Amino acid sequence: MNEAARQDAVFRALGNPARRGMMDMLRAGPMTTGDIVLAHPGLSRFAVMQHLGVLEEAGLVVSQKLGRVRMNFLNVVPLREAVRRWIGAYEELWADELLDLKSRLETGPTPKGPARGRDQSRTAARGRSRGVRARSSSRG
Amino acid sequence: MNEAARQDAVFRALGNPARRGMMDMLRAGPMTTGDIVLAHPGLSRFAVMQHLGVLEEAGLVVSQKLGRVRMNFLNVVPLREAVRRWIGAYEELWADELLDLKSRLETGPTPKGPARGRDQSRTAARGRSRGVRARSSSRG
DNA sequence: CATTCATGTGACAAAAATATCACATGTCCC
DNA sequence: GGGACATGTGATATTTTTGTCACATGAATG
Repeated sequence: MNEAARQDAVFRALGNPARRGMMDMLRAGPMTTGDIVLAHPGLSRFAVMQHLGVLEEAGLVVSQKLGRVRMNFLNVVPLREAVRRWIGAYEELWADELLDLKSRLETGPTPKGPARGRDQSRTAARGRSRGVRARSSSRG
Repeated sequence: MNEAARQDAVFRALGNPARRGMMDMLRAGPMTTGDIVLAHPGLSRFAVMQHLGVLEEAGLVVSQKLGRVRMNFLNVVPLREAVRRWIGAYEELWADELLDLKSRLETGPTPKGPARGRDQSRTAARGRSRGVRARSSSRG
């Protein structure tokens, strides 16, 4: 599995709340599949196993058969890689952007002629805003 | 939307590669919906709009109707919050664990009696391993 | 003003994800 | 050795997600 596919698998795996919950549990220490099943009374054991399979396919969980039980270990490396290679790309944005963003928030976006080209759009990037209820204004 | 629901929405939104790609594009600057549609020749405009809807529902994108176009802005705040509240919980794990992990990797896990209880399992947590092909050993 | 452009929406279709189960294998323990 | 225990697997069902489209509204432009 190459890096792009691995990263895709990681993000897909993280997209399900039950799987995130299992990773949370495994963060505290390895667990047998049966223990994880017991900890999820809302899911059948088959569903749990399937979710663990997804996590394992993504490399986020490593398992080892020990007698008749299977022990599941959390593997934080792919998670770290995914965070670093993708989410980390946004870190330079929010380091100083949020400070700048706060001041721009009050003035609102500058919508003059934004459709005239990409360069102009980049100027309008200063209007990137968290609090502006943009959609409500379009419906108002 | 409360924090848990927001976080769930963020991770679900990130689970689709097309949506991650759109966020990547918006990182460089705001784009009209039409521009995003053109940048995704493999998707219909309806699909693009639907994906943007998911991103907007998760708070990762903020849009503003400007005349007959809609301008989409990246909003990094929910992403940062999700990373910090969830993924950040793993940072203390991989800071020193990886150094420790490297030395443990050669000795392999210590599978003696891991099913006897959670305390024992915590001991076996030392065997948490990235490189061990645990599944292949169970089939061998 | 008429036409073009850009997007919106509800309905529907297809694909993917999630969940369940009958039957099965292998290990543990009394 | 037999029964209990733990998990595995292929098949199937259900739900959710992703994708498409006919029809529509509103803004821009010549």
